[in-house]
Amino acid sequence: MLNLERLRVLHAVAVHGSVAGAAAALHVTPSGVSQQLAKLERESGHRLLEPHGRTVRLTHAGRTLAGYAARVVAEAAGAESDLADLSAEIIGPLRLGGVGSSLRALLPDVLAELTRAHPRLVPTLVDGEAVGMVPLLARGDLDLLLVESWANRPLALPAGLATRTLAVEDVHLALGEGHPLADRECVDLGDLDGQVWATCPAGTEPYEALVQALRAVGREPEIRYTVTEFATQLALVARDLAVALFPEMGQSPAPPGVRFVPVRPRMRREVLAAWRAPGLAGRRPSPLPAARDGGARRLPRPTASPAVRACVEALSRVEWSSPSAL
Amino acid sequence: MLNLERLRVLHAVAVHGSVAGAAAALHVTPSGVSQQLAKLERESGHRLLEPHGRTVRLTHAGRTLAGYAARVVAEAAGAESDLADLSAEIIGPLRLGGVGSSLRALLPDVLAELTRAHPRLVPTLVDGEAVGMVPLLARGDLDLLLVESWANRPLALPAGLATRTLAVEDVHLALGEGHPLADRECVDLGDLDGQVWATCPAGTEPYEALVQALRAVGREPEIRYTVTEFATQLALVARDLAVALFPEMGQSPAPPGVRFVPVRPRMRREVLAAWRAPGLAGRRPSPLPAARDGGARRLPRPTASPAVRACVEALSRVEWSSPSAL
DNA sequence: CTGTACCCGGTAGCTCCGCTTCACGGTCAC
DNA sequence: GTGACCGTGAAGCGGAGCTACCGGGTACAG
Repeated sequence: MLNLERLRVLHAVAVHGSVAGAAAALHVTPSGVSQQLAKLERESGHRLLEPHGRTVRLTHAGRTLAGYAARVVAEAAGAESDLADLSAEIIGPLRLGGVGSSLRALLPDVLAELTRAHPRLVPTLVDGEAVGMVPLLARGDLDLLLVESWANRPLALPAGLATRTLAVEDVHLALGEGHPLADRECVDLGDLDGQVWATCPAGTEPYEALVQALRAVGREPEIRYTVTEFATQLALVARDLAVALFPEMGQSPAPPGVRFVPVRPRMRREVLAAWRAPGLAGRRPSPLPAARDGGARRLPRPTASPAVRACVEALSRVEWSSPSAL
Repeated sequence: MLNLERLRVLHAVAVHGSVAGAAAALHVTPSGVSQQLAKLERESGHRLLEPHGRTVRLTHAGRTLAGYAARVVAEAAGAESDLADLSAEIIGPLRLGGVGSSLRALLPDVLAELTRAHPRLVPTLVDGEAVGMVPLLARGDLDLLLVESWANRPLALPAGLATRTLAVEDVHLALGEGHPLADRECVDLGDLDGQVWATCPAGTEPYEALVQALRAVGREPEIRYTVTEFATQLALVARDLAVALFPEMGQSPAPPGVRFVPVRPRMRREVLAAWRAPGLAGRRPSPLPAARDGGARRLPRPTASPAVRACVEALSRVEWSSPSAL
């Protein structure tokens, strides 16, 4: 394995054109540089320098290696620059997770705005189901998670996570235009016996919320279609193959032939942002300071990263509050 | 300045997810890894790890830095890979120089072929005049140089350079179609008194070759137009503003209205590839071995790089020998 | 041609860095 | 509860890397 420090020495020689110049730049003696280069030659198995007058020049192998060295040094300089700005600037990786339809309605605009304002921010995104994503967030594999929580079945989050409500919206019943209930102003859930339902896969929040809402009025939904994509569900509804529950964020774009009707009792869905709250981490608030904070010269405990805070702020600013939710 | 070795430690922790795993991968004890990370935290000024159960996870600063570390390690691995293949494969930078029209006729095809066959070869190209480029080659700022040498004025190259002839071609006189000599089968240089000449800038090979060729028959050319681009010279010739000497490589594409006529005495031009010949370097073949070869454990003296040899071979294969030169 | 200044490479010696060993507190699983 | 595992810290040792110095060689001025 190559010694990375020695690559820095080689790069200095390539830049300054001489051992003496490199030594001056690195604040060491020429002898030290020469020794490092000799070792680099031995461990790389190639001559890197050849005498040229009273100075040296790089061989082909030396130039090849110096090219890598230049990139390594540039990476190191970039890292230092990022570290210097890390406390103040919005920088570095931001690992986002999303669940369900909240992704499409909220994230693209916010990510566009964030990356425009903070070019050194590197967001990544994974979507999935709440049951799988929440543990990822708690374990530290995600920085920020967008989840949905249905009012009749509030999402349970483990301790140590902070949340903010990004949107509250009504849930409507989607019907085909030819459906007998399509012209109602409002539909009672109790009137929905015998309907065929489409919803998201079993285990997801919309599925469980649908089942619980109907059981609350003494009905058991006949769920015949479970598909992840709202667009597919709407296509089924448009052909009168099923009815479905839709939060407002999922209603556009809708294909022709679909009607959305409020339901009674009123159903609401929230979209939440969740992240680890450093202050409350751990099962119990341990009375002793954590081990890594013991030493006097230790650095302070990390707080929520500026990147997470900035993203939550940007998401909050979107104000996707349903007009009918007022 | 960040310690590059410590970045490798951080990367190992990021990959293996624990101090113990990183320690095993690096073949050191967990304590050693922990100490290196603590130093990295101190010198970076940020917490990089935080406790998480009985293991650790990276903070935002840690992930940011680990991203750089991953790239640094990847560069180092790439460098090692290139070094391992350097003796056998065509790899690394190839700094080409070109003089005059030889560039356009020969290089593009050869470079396309070379980079297709050897994707890890990184050619660069600079063009200029022989008077400036030859010292660059001798000094080691170029690996390979394409130069032209006119038979009546052979190019003088310093010792230590090897050459290969890539093409030999006749030089013709370019005339406008309406020129009185345009219908001749052959033009005697001695008949060209009083002509207005276009050629390359003073000091270049074509300029000096023109002057010497005419002086050899007792004439002094009236050079009124000196422009670098052959296309511009041809445009002047096409409008009967001047006559010019053109090697065959410079004759296409020619604008309408230009005739090319052989000259007497016959003029020839060669295109040469020149590179440093390691065996003959230095002014005199020094009787003692060079200083850098002294040590017994020293590596062998570098020979011409495979990249240079491959490029010379590819250039030789082009076989741009003039049909009329046979 | 000669003297001088400079550059590179090698050697001896010293300093400091980094690793290992050992020990301890905390966490998780049985 | 208890044992296994993880991460961290202190002490000590070995080696890596630096400096100081010297010698060989080159470029440049006179």
